[in-house]
Amino acid sequence: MTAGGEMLALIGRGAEEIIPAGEMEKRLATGRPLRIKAGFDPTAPDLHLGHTVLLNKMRVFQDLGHECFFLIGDFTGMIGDPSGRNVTRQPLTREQVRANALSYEEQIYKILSPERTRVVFNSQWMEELGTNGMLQLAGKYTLARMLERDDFHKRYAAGHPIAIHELLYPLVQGYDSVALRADVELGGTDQKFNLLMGRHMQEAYGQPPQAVLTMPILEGLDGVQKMSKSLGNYVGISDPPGEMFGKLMSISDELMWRYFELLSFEPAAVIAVWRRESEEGANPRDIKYRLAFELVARFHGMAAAEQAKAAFITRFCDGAVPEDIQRVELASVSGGYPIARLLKDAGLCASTSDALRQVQQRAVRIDGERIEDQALLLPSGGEYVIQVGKRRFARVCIGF
RNA sequence: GGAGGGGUUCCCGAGCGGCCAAAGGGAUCAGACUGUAAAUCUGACGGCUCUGCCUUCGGAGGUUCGAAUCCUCCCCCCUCCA
Repeated sequence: MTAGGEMLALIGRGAEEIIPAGEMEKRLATGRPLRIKAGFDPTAPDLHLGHTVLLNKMRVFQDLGHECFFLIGDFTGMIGDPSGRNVTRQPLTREQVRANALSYEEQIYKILSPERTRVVFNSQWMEELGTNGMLQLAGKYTLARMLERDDFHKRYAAGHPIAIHELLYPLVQGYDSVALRADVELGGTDQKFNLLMGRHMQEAYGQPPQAVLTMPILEGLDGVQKMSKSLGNYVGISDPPGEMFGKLMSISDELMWRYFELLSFEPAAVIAVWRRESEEGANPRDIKYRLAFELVARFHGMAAAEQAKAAFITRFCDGAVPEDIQRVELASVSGGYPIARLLKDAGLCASTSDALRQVQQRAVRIDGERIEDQALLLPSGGEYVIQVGKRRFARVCIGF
Protein backbone atom coordinates (compact mmCIF):
# COMPACT_ATOMS: atom_id res chain seq x y z
CA MET A 1 0.00 0.00 0.00
CA THR A 2 1.30 3.45 -0.82
CA ALA A 3 1.74 6.12 1.82
CA GLY A 4 -1.17 8.00 0.31
CA GLY A 5 -3.29 4.90 0.41
CA GLU A 6 -2.49 4.37 4.08
CA MET A 7 -3.46 7.91 4.92
CA LEU A 8 -6.70 7.51 3.10
CA ALA A 9 -7.43 4.26 4.92
CA LEU A 10 -6.90 5.95 8.28
CA ILE A 11 -9.09 8.86 7.31
CA GLY A 12 -11.78 6.65 5.87
CA ARG A 13 -12.02 4.23 8.78
CA GLY A 14 -15.54 4.12 10.10
CA ALA A 15 -16.58 6.95 7.79
CA GLU A 16 -19.98 6.79 6.20
CA GLU A 17 -19.15 8.80 3.09
CA ILE A 18 -16.45 10.95 1.57
CA ILE A 19 -17.85 13.37 -0.97
CA PRO A 20 -16.99 13.78 -3.74
CA ALA A 21 -14.95 10.73 -4.61
CA GLY A 22 -11.37 11.69 -5.26
CA GLU A 23 -11.46 15.15 -3.71
CA MET A 24 -9.87 14.02 -0.45
CA GLU A 25 -6.97 12.37 -2.30
CA LYS A 26 -6.46 15.49 -4.36
CA ARG A 27 -6.24 17.71 -1.31
CA LEU A 28 -3.96 15.32 0.54
CA ALA A 29 -1.72 15.11 -2.49
CA THR A 30 -0.97 18.82 -2.29
CA GLY A 31 1.17 18.02 0.72
CA ARG A 32 0.28 21.25 2.54
CA PRO A 33 -1.47 21.22 5.92
CA LEU A 34 -5.18 21.13 5.21
CA ARG A 35 -7.77 23.26 6.98
CA ILE A 36 -10.18 20.86 8.63
CA LYS A 37 -13.51 22.20 9.86
CA ALA A 38 -15.99 20.69 12.27
CA GLY A 39 -18.85 22.56 13.85
CA PHE A 40 -20.19 22.13 17.37
CA ASP A 41 -23.23 23.34 19.16
CA PRO A 42 -22.65 26.15 21.64
CA THR A 43 -24.83 24.36 24.19
CA ALA A 44 -24.27 20.92 25.74
CA PRO A 45 -20.64 21.20 26.77
CA ASP A 46 -20.80 17.87 28.55
CA LEU A 47 -19.16 15.69 25.98
CA HIS A 48 -19.83 11.98 25.70
CA LEU A 49 -18.40 9.22 23.56
CA GLY A 50 -20.77 10.09 20.74
CA HIS A 51 -19.03 13.43 20.33
CA THR A 52 -15.65 11.77 20.35
CA VAL A 53 -16.36 9.91 17.13
CA LEU A 54 -15.82 13.20 15.33
CA LEU A 55 -13.04 14.33 17.65
CA ASN A 56 -11.18 11.10 17.01
CA LYS A 57 -11.39 11.71 13.31
CA MET A 58 -10.10 15.24 13.79
CA ARG A 59 -7.23 13.78 15.75
CA VAL A 60 -6.38 11.51 12.84
CA PHE A 61 -6.06 14.54 10.60
CA GLN A 62 -3.95 16.34 13.17
CA ASP A 63 -1.61 13.38 13.45
CA LEU A 64 -1.16 13.63 9.71
CA GLY A 65 -0.10 17.24 10.12
CA HIS A 66 -3.32 19.08 9.36
CA GLU A 67 -4.94 21.97 11.19
CA CYS A 68 -8.34 21.64 12.81
CA PHE A 69 -10.88 24.39 13.29
CA PHE A 70 -13.15 23.62 16.20
CA LEU A 71 -16.04 25.82 15.25
CA ILE A 72 -18.49 26.80 17.94
CA GLY A 73 -21.73 27.77 16.27
CA ASP A 74 -22.73 30.57 18.58
CA PHE A 75 -24.42 32.50 15.78
CA THR A 76 -26.19 29.49 14.35
CA GLY A 77 -27.08 28.56 17.89
CA MET A 78 -29.48 31.45 17.90
CA ILE A 79 -31.41 29.74 15.13
CA GLY A 80 -31.33 26.21 16.40
CA ASP A 81 -30.33 23.39 14.11
CA PRO A 82 -33.36 22.16 12.17
CA SER A 83 -31.58 18.83 11.64
CA GLY A 84 -33.71 16.35 13.48
CA ARG A 85 -36.52 18.36 14.91
CA ASN A 86 -35.53 21.14 17.27
CA VAL A 87 -37.66 24.14 16.56
CA THR A 88 -37.09 26.66 19.27
CA ARG A 89 -33.98 27.22 21.27
CA GLN A 90 -33.06 29.72 23.91
CA PRO A 91 -30.43 32.11 22.62
CA LEU A 92 -27.38 31.98 24.85
CA THR A 93 -25.75 35.02 26.34
CA ARG A 94 -22.19 35.88 25.50
CA GLU A 95 -21.11 34.82 28.96
CA GLN A 96 -22.74 31.44 28.59
CA VAL A 97 -21.12 30.91 25.24
CA ARG A 98 -17.74 31.80 26.65
CA ALA A 99 -18.23 29.50 29.63
CA ASN A 100 -19.28 26.66 27.34
CA ALA A 101 -16.29 27.27 25.12
CA LEU A 102 -13.96 26.99 28.09
CA SER A 103 -15.65 23.81 29.14
CA TYR A 104 -15.23 22.44 25.62
CA GLU A 105 -11.55 23.23 25.71
CA GLU A 106 -11.09 21.44 28.99
CA GLN A 107 -12.58 18.34 27.47
CA ILE A 108 -11.49 18.21 23.84
CA TYR A 109 -7.79 18.28 24.56
CA LYS A 110 -8.09 14.82 26.00
CA ILE A 111 -8.28 13.87 22.34
CA LEU A 112 -7.17 16.77 20.20
CA SER A 113 -3.73 18.24 20.05
CA PRO A 114 -3.85 21.81 21.33
CA GLU A 115 -1.11 22.91 18.95
CA ARG A 116 -3.11 21.99 15.89
CA THR A 117 -6.52 23.07 17.07
CA ARG A 118 -8.07 26.49 16.69
CA VAL A 119 -11.32 27.24 18.45
CA VAL A 120 -13.39 29.73 16.48
CA PHE A 121 -16.88 31.24 16.72
CA ASN A 122 -19.05 31.89 13.73
CA SER A 123 -20.59 34.99 15.27
CA GLN A 124 -17.21 36.54 14.53
CA TRP A 125 -17.78 36.69 10.79
CA MET A 126 -21.56 36.51 10.74
CA GLU A 127 -21.94 39.74 12.69
CA GLU A 128 -19.56 41.42 10.29
CA LEU A 129 -21.60 40.16 7.37
CA GLY A 130 -24.56 42.32 8.33
CA THR A 131 -28.00 42.43 6.80
CA ASN A 132 -26.77 43.16 3.31
CA GLY A 133 -24.34 40.31 3.43
CA MET A 134 -27.04 38.05 4.78
CA LEU A 135 -29.33 38.95 1.89
CA GLN A 136 -26.56 38.29 -0.55
CA LEU A 137 -25.94 34.96 1.07
CA ALA A 138 -29.63 34.09 0.93
CA GLY A 139 -29.55 34.90 -2.77
CA LYS A 140 -27.13 32.07 -3.41
CA TYR A 141 -29.66 29.31 -2.91
CA THR A 142 -33.20 28.52 -3.93
CA LEU A 143 -36.27 27.41 -2.04
CA ALA A 144 -36.79 24.42 -4.27
CA ARG A 145 -33.31 23.13 -3.52
CA MET A 146 -33.69 23.86 0.16
CA LEU A 147 -36.84 21.79 0.24
CA GLU A 148 -34.94 18.87 -1.20
CA ARG A 149 -33.33 18.52 2.15
CA ASP A 150 -34.79 15.43 3.73
CA ASP A 151 -36.13 16.80 7.00
CA PHE A 152 -37.52 19.97 5.44
CA HIS A 153 -39.06 17.87 2.71
CA LYS A 154 -40.74 15.58 5.19
CA ARG A 155 -41.96 18.40 7.36
CA TYR A 156 -43.28 20.27 4.35
CA ALA A 157 -44.97 17.19 2.93
CA ALA A 158 -46.49 16.37 6.29
CA GLY A 159 -47.81 19.88 6.63
CA HIS A 160 -45.62 20.67 9.62
CA PRO A 161 -44.48 24.24 9.97
CA ILE A 162 -41.05 25.41 8.89
CA ALA A 163 -40.03 28.82 10.16
CA ILE A 164 -38.25 31.01 7.63
CA HIS A 165 -35.20 31.46 9.81
CA GLU A 166 -34.69 27.73 9.85
CA LEU A 167 -33.93 27.98 6.16
CA LEU A 168 -31.07 30.28 7.02
CA TYR A 169 -29.32 27.75 9.22
CA PRO A 170 -27.78 25.68 6.42
CA LEU A 171 -26.83 28.86 4.55
CA VAL A 172 -24.89 30.16 7.51
CA GLN A 173 -23.19 26.87 8.11
CA GLY A 174 -22.23 26.83 4.47
CA TYR A 175 -20.84 30.32 4.74
CA ASP A 176 -18.70 29.22 7.68
CA SER A 177 -16.74 27.11 5.23
CA VAL A 178 -16.21 30.19 3.08
CA ALA A 179 -15.02 32.23 6.04
CA LEU A 180 -12.62 29.50 7.14
CA ARG A 181 -11.53 28.55 3.62
CA ALA A 182 -12.02 24.95 4.66
CA ASP A 183 -10.42 22.11 2.73
CA VAL A 184 -12.40 19.44 4.49
CA GLU A 185 -15.47 19.51 6.68
CA LEU A 186 -16.33 16.71 9.08
CA GLY A 187 -19.76 16.00 10.48
CA GLY A 188 -22.30 13.40 11.42
CA THR A 189 -24.45 11.81 8.73
CA ASP A 190 -27.31 13.98 9.94
CA GLN A 191 -25.27 16.98 8.85
CA LYS A 192 -24.83 15.87 5.27
CA PHE A 193 -27.00 18.55 3.74
CA ASN A 194 -25.34 21.32 5.73
CA LEU A 195 -21.91 19.99 4.84
CA LEU A 196 -22.73 19.95 1.18
CA MET A 197 -24.00 23.50 1.51
CA GLY A 198 -20.45 24.41 2.41
CA ARG A 199 -19.35 23.16 -1.00
CA HIS A 200 -22.06 25.11 -2.72
CA MET A 201 -21.28 28.35 -0.93
CA GLN A 202 -17.55 28.08 -1.41
CA GLU A 203 -18.14 27.79 -5.13
CA ALA A 204 -20.57 30.70 -5.07
CA TYR A 205 -17.90 32.80 -3.34
CA GLY A 206 -15.16 31.77 -5.71
CA GLN A 207 -13.43 29.11 -3.62
CA PRO A 208 -12.71 25.52 -4.50
CA PRO A 209 -15.38 23.41 -2.78
CA GLN A 210 -14.30 21.44 0.29
CA ALA A 211 -14.28 17.70 0.66
CA VAL A 212 -16.95 16.39 2.98
CA LEU A 213 -16.55 13.45 5.32
CA THR A 214 -19.50 12.11 7.24
CA MET A 215 -19.28 9.90 10.31
CA PRO A 216 -22.08 7.64 11.55
CA ILE A 217 -24.03 8.62 14.61
CA LEU A 218 -22.95 6.49 17.54
CA GLU A 219 -25.65 4.42 19.15
CA GLY A 220 -26.06 4.77 22.89
CA LEU A 221 -25.72 2.00 25.49
CA ASP A 222 -29.11 0.63 24.47
CA GLY A 223 -27.73 -0.01 21.00
CA VAL A 224 -30.73 1.53 19.31
CA GLN A 225 -31.11 5.24 19.85
CA LYS A 226 -28.32 7.69 19.28
CA MET A 227 -26.13 8.39 22.25
CA SER A 228 -27.41 11.44 24.03
CA LYS A 229 -27.41 12.87 27.46
CA SER A 230 -31.13 13.44 27.52
CA LEU A 231 -31.81 9.80 26.71
CA GLY A 232 -29.46 8.76 29.50
CA ASN A 233 -27.77 6.16 27.33
CA TYR A 234 -24.40 7.83 27.23
CA VAL A 235 -20.90 7.46 28.54
CA GLY A 236 -19.60 10.89 29.51
CA ILE A 237 -15.93 11.47 28.94
CA SER A 238 -15.81 12.83 32.47
CA ASP A 239 -17.52 9.80 33.99
CA PRO A 240 -15.42 8.30 36.80
CA PRO A 241 -13.26 5.34 35.71
CA GLY A 242 -15.30 2.64 37.44
CA GLU A 243 -18.55 3.89 36.04
CA MET A 244 -17.14 4.28 32.57
CA PHE A 245 -15.75 0.76 32.68
CA GLY A 246 -19.02 -0.67 33.92
CA LYS A 247 -21.14 1.17 31.40
CA LEU A 248 -18.97 -0.09 28.58
CA MET A 249 -19.17 -3.64 29.92
CA SER A 250 -22.94 -3.35 29.88
CA ILE A 251 -23.24 -2.88 26.14
CA SER A 252 -24.44 -5.81 24.12
CA ASP A 253 -21.90 -8.07 22.48
CA GLU A 254 -23.10 -6.92 19.10
CA LEU A 255 -22.77 -3.23 19.88
CA MET A 256 -19.23 -3.79 21.08
CA TRP A 257 -18.00 -4.13 17.49
CA ARG A 258 -19.58 -0.88 16.52
CA TYR A 259 -17.83 0.83 19.41
CA PHE A 260 -14.54 -0.76 18.44
CA GLU A 261 -14.83 0.60 14.95
CA LEU A 262 -15.78 4.12 15.90
CA LEU A 263 -14.07 4.62 19.23
CA SER A 264 -11.01 2.42 19.44
CA PHE A 265 -7.61 3.44 18.15
CA GLU A 266 -6.62 -0.20 17.71
CA PRO A 267 -5.73 -0.93 14.10
CA ALA A 268 -8.58 -2.29 12.06
CA ALA A 269 -6.62 -5.46 11.38
CA VAL A 270 -6.26 -6.20 15.10
CA ILE A 271 -9.97 -5.74 15.68
CA ALA A 272 -10.68 -8.08 12.78
CA VAL A 273 -8.59 -10.74 14.50
CA TRP A 274 -10.51 -10.32 17.76
CA ARG A 275 -13.74 -10.57 15.91
CA ARG A 276 -12.68 -13.83 14.38
CA GLU A 277 -11.62 -15.13 17.79
CA SER A 278 -15.00 -14.34 19.21
CA GLU A 279 -16.74 -16.08 16.35
CA GLU A 280 -14.57 -19.09 17.07
CA GLY A 281 -15.80 -19.20 20.65
CA ALA A 282 -13.68 -16.77 22.64
CA ASN A 283 -15.59 -15.15 25.48
CA PRO A 284 -16.88 -11.78 24.24
CA ARG A 285 -16.56 -10.51 27.77
CA ASP A 286 -12.79 -10.71 27.58
CA ILE A 287 -12.74 -8.76 24.35
CA LYS A 288 -15.08 -6.20 25.81
CA TYR A 289 -12.59 -5.74 28.64
CA ARG A 290 -10.13 -4.46 26.04
CA LEU A 291 -12.58 -1.88 24.77
CA ALA A 292 -13.49 -0.67 28.23
CA PHE A 293 -9.84 -0.63 29.23
CA GLU A 294 -8.70 1.36 26.24
CA LEU A 295 -11.33 4.03 26.68
CA VAL A 296 -10.91 4.39 30.42
CA ALA A 297 -7.16 4.65 29.89
CA ARG A 298 -7.67 7.33 27.26
CA PHE A 299 -9.63 9.58 29.56
CA HIS A 300 -8.23 8.67 32.97
CA GLY A 301 -4.85 7.07 32.38
CA MET A 302 -3.44 3.55 32.55
CA ALA A 303 -3.43 3.20 36.32
CA ALA A 304 -7.08 4.13 36.62
CA ALA A 305 -7.95 1.69 33.86
CA GLU A 306 -6.08 -1.15 35.59
CA GLN A 307 -7.87 -0.40 38.79
CA ALA A 308 -11.29 -0.12 37.18
CA LYS A 309 -10.85 -3.46 35.51
CA ALA A 310 -9.63 -5.20 38.65
CA ALA A 311 -12.52 -3.74 40.63
CA PHE A 312 -15.00 -4.84 38.00
CA ILE A 313 -13.73 -8.40 38.05
CA THR A 314 -13.69 -8.83 41.82
CA ARG A 315 -17.08 -7.25 42.11
CA PHE A 316 -19.03 -8.85 39.32
CA CYS A 317 -17.16 -12.05 38.56
CA ASP A 318 -16.18 -12.94 42.10
CA GLY A 319 -19.18 -11.22 43.66
CA ALA A 320 -16.98 -9.49 46.19
CA VAL A 321 -17.98 -6.39 48.08
CA PRO A 322 -16.17 -3.34 46.70
CA GLU A 323 -13.49 -1.76 48.86
CA ASP A 324 -14.47 1.86 48.77
CA ILE A 325 -17.97 1.64 50.15
CA GLN A 326 -19.60 4.78 51.32
CA ARG A 327 -19.92 4.96 55.08
CA VAL A 328 -23.18 6.22 56.50
CA GLU A 329 -23.81 7.10 60.11
CA LEU A 330 -27.34 7.08 61.40
CA ALA A 331 -28.72 8.14 64.74
CA SER A 332 -30.16 5.31 66.76
CA VAL A 333 -33.85 4.68 66.92
CA SER A 334 -35.36 3.37 70.11
CA GLY A 335 -36.59 -0.15 69.66
CA GLY A 336 -34.37 -0.72 66.63
CA TYR A 337 -33.96 0.76 63.19
CA PRO A 338 -36.65 -0.50 60.77
CA ILE A 339 -34.93 -1.96 57.74
CA ALA A 340 -37.02 -0.08 55.19
CA ARG A 341 -36.36 3.26 56.78
CA LEU A 342 -32.69 2.43 57.07
CA LEU A 343 -32.40 1.62 53.38
CA LYS A 344 -34.00 4.91 52.57
CA ASP A 345 -31.97 6.96 55.05
CA ALA A 346 -28.75 5.39 53.85
CA GLY A 347 -29.57 6.47 50.33
CA LEU A 348 -29.82 2.93 49.00
CA CYS A 349 -33.49 3.13 48.08
CA ALA A 350 -35.59 6.00 46.82
CA SER A 351 -38.40 5.59 49.34
CA THR A 352 -39.49 3.25 52.07
CA SER A 353 -42.00 1.78 49.68
CA ASP A 354 -39.19 1.08 47.27
CA ALA A 355 -37.12 -0.35 50.10
CA LEU A 356 -39.88 -2.74 51.13
CA ARG A 357 -40.20 -3.88 47.56
CA GLN A 358 -36.49 -4.52 47.32
CA VAL A 359 -36.61 -6.67 50.46
CA GLN A 360 -39.58 -8.52 49.08
CA GLN A 361 -37.70 -9.12 45.85
CA ARG A 362 -34.82 -10.62 47.82
CA ALA A 363 -32.43 -7.91 46.70
CA VAL A 364 -31.19 -6.90 50.14
CA ARG A 365 -28.24 -8.38 51.98
CA ILE A 366 -26.80 -7.46 55.34
CA ASP A 367 -23.19 -8.53 55.83
CA GLY A 368 -23.67 -10.89 52.92
CA GLU A 369 -26.79 -12.54 54.35
CA ARG A 370 -29.90 -12.17 52.28
CA ILE A 371 -32.82 -10.90 54.32
CA GLU A 372 -36.50 -11.33 53.61
CA ASP A 373 -38.14 -9.95 56.72
CA GLN A 374 -39.72 -6.62 55.85
CA ALA A 375 -40.25 -5.78 59.50
CA LEU A 376 -36.64 -6.43 60.54
CA LEU A 377 -35.31 -4.10 63.22
CA LEU A 378 -31.60 -3.41 63.50
CA PRO A 379 -30.25 -2.71 67.00
CA SER A 380 -28.18 0.37 67.74
CA GLY A 381 -24.43 0.28 68.07
CA GLY A 382 -23.85 -2.04 65.16
CA GLU A 383 -22.04 -1.57 61.90
CA TYR A 384 -23.36 -3.38 58.86
CA VAL A 385 -22.46 -3.74 55.22
CA ILE A 386 -25.74 -3.37 53.42
CA GLN A 387 -26.20 -4.30 49.79
CA VAL A 388 -29.12 -3.74 47.46
CA GLY A 389 -28.89 -5.58 44.18
CA LYS A 390 -25.49 -5.96 42.64
CA ARG A 391 -24.43 -2.38 42.53
CA ARG A 392 -25.58 -0.48 45.58
CA PHE A 393 -23.60 -0.73 48.79
CA ALA A 394 -23.22 1.16 52.03
CA ARG A 395 -21.46 0.63 55.34
CA VAL A 396 -24.00 1.70 57.89
CA CYS A 397 -23.33 2.53 61.53
CA ILE A 398 -26.27 2.99 63.81
CA GLY A 399 -26.00 5.11 66.93
CA PHE A 400 -22.31 5.86 66.51
C1' G B 1 -60.34 36.03 12.20
C1' G B 2 -63.02 31.05 11.71
C1' A B 3 -63.21 25.53 12.48
C1' G B 4 -61.35 21.38 14.83
C1' G B 5 -57.87 18.06 17.76
C1' G B 6 -55.32 17.60 22.28
C1' G B 7 -52.81 18.22 27.49
C1' U B 8 -53.03 11.10 31.83
C1' U B 9 -48.25 8.38 36.52
C1' C B 10 -40.11 9.00 34.05
C1' C B 11 -41.44 8.76 28.34
C1' C B 12 -45.08 7.09 24.63
C1' G B 13 -50.06 5.95 25.10
C1' A B 14 -55.26 3.60 26.57
C1' G B 15 -59.19 4.96 29.76
C1' C B 16 -64.06 8.82 29.14
C1' G B 17 -69.12 8.55 36.07
C1' G B 18 -67.97 3.63 40.56
C1' C B 19 -64.60 -2.85 39.37
C1' C B 20 -58.72 3.25 38.50
C1' A B 21 -52.86 4.17 41.77
C1' A B 22 -55.26 4.07 36.31
C1' A B 23 -54.52 -1.09 30.23
C1' G B 24 -50.32 -1.76 26.85
C1' G B 25 -45.31 -0.58 25.32
C1' G B 26 -40.52 1.72 26.45
C1' A B 27 -37.07 3.12 30.15
C1' U B 28 -35.65 1.73 35.03
C1' C B 29 -34.91 -1.63 39.23
C1' A B 30 -34.74 -6.66 41.21
C1' G B 31 -34.54 -12.13 40.90
C1' A B 32 -33.10 -16.59 38.15
C1' C B 33 -29.65 -18.21 34.77
C1' U B 34 -24.92 -16.95 32.80
C1' G B 35 -19.90 -15.59 29.79
C1' U B 36 -20.47 -9.28 31.91
C1' A B 37 -23.82 -4.05 34.59
C1' A B 38 -24.33 -9.28 27.36
C1' A B 39 -28.60 -12.25 25.85
C1' U B 40 -32.97 -14.75 27.74
C1' C B 41 -36.91 -15.63 31.23
C1' U B 42 -39.71 -13.92 35.65
C1' G B 43 -41.28 -10.06 38.77
C1' A B 44 -41.62 -5.02 40.60
C1' C B 45 -42.39 -0.16 39.16
C1' G B 46 -46.74 7.20 43.40
C1' G B 47 -45.98 7.94 48.77
C1' C B 48 -46.63 6.50 53.92
C1' U B 49 -46.57 5.18 60.66
C1' C B 50 -48.58 -0.45 54.67
C1' U B 51 -54.30 -6.20 55.58
C1' G B 52 -55.14 0.39 55.97
C1' C B 53 -54.33 5.54 54.85
C1' C B 54 -52.75 9.78 51.78
C1' U B 55 -51.55 12.29 47.09
C1' U B 56 -51.82 11.95 41.41
C1' C B 57 -54.71 12.20 35.41
C1' G B 58 -52.82 20.95 32.52
C1' G B 59 -54.95 24.89 36.55
C1' A B 60 -59.13 26.78 39.54
C1' G B 61 -64.06 26.09 40.80
C1' G B 62 -68.79 23.19 40.41
C1' U B 63 -72.44 18.86 39.78
C1' U B 64 -72.71 13.94 42.22
C1' C B 65 -73.26 9.29 47.55
C1' G B 66 -68.92 8.91 44.11
C1' A B 67 -65.03 12.35 38.77
C1' A B 68 -59.03 11.15 35.08
C1' U B 69 -64.03 10.58 33.18
C1' C B 70 -69.86 15.46 33.37
C1' C B 71 -70.32 21.27 33.66
C1' U B 72 -67.97 26.44 33.97
C1' C B 73 -63.84 29.60 33.56
C1' C B 74 -58.60 29.88 32.71
C1' C B 75 -53.55 28.34 30.85
C1' C B 76 -50.70 25.69 27.19
C1' C B 77 -49.75 22.70 22.54
C1' C B 78 -51.17 21.23 17.54
C1' U B 79 -53.85 21.04 12.72
C1' C B 80 -56.96 22.95 8.88
C1' C B 81 -59.37 27.24 6.44
C1' A B 82 -58.52 32.58 5.74
